[in-house]
Amino acid sequence: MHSKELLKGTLKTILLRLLAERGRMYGYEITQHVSELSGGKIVLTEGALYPSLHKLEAQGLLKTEKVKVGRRVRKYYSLTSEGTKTSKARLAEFEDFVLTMRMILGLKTT
Amino acid sequence: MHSKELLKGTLKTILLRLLAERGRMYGYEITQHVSELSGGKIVLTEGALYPSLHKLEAQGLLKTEKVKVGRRVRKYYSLTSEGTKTSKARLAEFEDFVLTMRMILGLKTT
DNA sequence: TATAAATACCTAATTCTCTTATGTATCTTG
DNA sequence: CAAGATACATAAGAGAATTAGGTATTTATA
Repeated sequence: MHSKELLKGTLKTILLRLLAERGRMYGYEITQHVSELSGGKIVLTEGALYPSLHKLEAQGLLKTEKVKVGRRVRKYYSLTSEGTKTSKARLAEFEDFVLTMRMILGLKTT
Repeated sequence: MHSKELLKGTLKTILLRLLAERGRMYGYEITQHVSELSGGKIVLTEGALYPSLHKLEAQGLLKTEKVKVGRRVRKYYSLTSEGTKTSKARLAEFEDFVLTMRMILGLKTT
């Protein structure tokens, strides 16, 4: 088991960045993709994921598109132009955060 | 302003690591030191710091020592042997967390 | 072919961590 | 001597995640 504590606050950064890279994704797809990329280390829970997606949409950072697949409806999310900006900003913040943490923890910056 | 969101969950890692490096420290000293090391980017609030220190102590990871300075009493914190173990584990977790995040965010691992 | 597992969405109650707001008291400096 | 720094502490509230629950369709399997 790895620190789930450290993951707190990273969700929006992850969502914005994934959508920046992959164009459009739907909720379930995101959970699967993150699980694969992290080798099962990060498993997004739906109780965190969906409210977070909804919030980003409400903030105008994401837009949605419903696609019928058989009788089921998938909800695809993609970045708005504002979302693209925020995605970049969040990524930069993450980099800065890591550098600052390494400084405090006394680790090499390399 | 930088993402305070990302800092969530990092406090205990910071505390354990600082004490591992510096032997013993008291609360106020920790806030000052973190502020300096981070160039003011991370400012620990007392409302987070003290409860966290108390909790780590209650968990047996820290031990305390009261030192009179003039008429005031400083409370120095240092690691127990259990705390030393946990400190190392937390540091490793942080490194792992960063690697995993870089993977998900599609960043170079270098 | 029934049923379990996977796909796909969602929300509510609770928990955890931190922020904000106070409170107390001593020491130093202008 | 007052303001700011030093030094501790807790309580109320906010914010983000976990846990737990719900609905429904599709696919795999026993």
